[in-house]
Amino acid sequence: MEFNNNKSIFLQIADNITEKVVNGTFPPGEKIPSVRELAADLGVNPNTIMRTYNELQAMKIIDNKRGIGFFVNPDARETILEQKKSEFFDHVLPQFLHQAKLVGISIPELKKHIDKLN
Amino acid sequence: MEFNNNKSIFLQIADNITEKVVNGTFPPGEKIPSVRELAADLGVNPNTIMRTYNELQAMKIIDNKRGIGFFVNPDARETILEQKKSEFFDHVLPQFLHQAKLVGISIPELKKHIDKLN
Amino acid sequence: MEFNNNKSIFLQIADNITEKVVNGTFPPGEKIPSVRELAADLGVNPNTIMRTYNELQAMKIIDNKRGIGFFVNPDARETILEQKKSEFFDHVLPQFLHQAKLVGISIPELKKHIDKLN
Amino acid sequence: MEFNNNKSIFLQIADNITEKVVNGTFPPGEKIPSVRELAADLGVNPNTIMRTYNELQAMKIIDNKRGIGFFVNPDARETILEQKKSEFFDHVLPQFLHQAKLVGISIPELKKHIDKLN
DNA sequence: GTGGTCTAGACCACC
DNA sequence: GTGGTCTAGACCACA
Repeated sequence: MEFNNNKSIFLQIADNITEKVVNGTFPPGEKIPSVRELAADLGVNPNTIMRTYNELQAMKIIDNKRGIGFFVNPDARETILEQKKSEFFDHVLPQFLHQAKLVGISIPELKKHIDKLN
Repeated sequence: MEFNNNKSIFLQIADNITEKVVNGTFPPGEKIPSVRELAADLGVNPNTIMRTYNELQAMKIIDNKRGIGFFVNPDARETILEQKKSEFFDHVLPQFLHQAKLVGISIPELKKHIDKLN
Repeated sequence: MEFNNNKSIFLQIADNITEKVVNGTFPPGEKIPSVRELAADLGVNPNTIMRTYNELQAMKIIDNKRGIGFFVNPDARETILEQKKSEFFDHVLPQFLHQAKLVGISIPELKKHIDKLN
Repeated sequence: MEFNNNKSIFLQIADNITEKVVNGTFPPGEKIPSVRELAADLGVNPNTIMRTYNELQAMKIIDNKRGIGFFVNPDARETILEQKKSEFFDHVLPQFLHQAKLVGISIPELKKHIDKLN
């Protein structure tokens, strides 16, 4: 895994895990790698992984079983998609239209470009 | 003006100014507020405004007349639009479609939402 | 039995057993489940049960007959009640009233709530 | 400030701050000590304070102004009291009554003890 | 073995 | 000056 300098490592790892949850690499209920294991795997300090896992736990994407490890929350996939959906409609879409307008692209033009890219 | 904690203040102010240039609030050739004035206005440290102005100057959006102030570059509007346009098509649009897809929104649905917001 | 993540599992199991002793589910002198049996029952590591039993033994709530198993101490009920009583009056009650006060609940209100829950 | 070994330091510091918010030592909108400052004050590592502040920010008790510091959220007091109230009714009170019952204290007796301590 | 906390020290962007 | 992130390394309780 390669890291981008614009975003903190622990968040990039979190994104990577949520992606794996969404695409089924980490199925609901499954154990995810231990803190130390993943740290060694990614060549990163265990504290950084710990921070990632704390974040994901706060988002109810993973759960902790004491002394055993972290597990994908059964509802993780729904939680993630719902969260992304609301973000899309609340922020991404309006801001996208704002930018299109600023740049002087009309709605019909915009639709054409969308079709072209699909 | 309210600031978003996710982006540095000097960039948010820069965005605000470029937008005013594009929509005509700051016409080409016109003097823009002095560093100290704008700082007081926004309740922000003058250094922050200075950084904004330096950034805008590097982008050839404003020019500095020593001892007098900063002025909107005659070609600022074109410069900004060109830059924003290429950014829009190169990054914003593709990434927007990627997100829509991820969230499970079909193209027809997407178009409906776009119409609804206009 | 469901476990709370705020408290160590072996203590939660110990609480569960003392409660069963007090309410008569485990009468004095009776044999309690073997370590392996209870471990399987609760889906927990046998070491964890062992630790629970050690703890209870130290509190003189259960006794070990080597090679046979663990048995409820004849005086277990009294031991537990005495211990819980002093803890209740020394710590639980005062701290409970402190919290109620902090949250802004008056004594009469508090009594009403107590009645309501009974 | 002295630390108790039963609870993590960063949470004890967080409790200390919420207490100061509730009792008015840190009024709404006021700046709280900088990370380094408080760390030096308490003889604790800055990372530990950072963690405390992250926690409090997630609870909407403090806000961050970029490059300036952390400030008490205007609604912090209400947020804290509300949170404590719901915890009291959802967990503390029921569990308190459960313990009283287990120990064999009747409701009238309980009320007497409450009166005595006030 | 697992997570959880803490320290010491470094480096960075931003105000 | 402010917060924010990361590393290296240590120690602990718990399963």
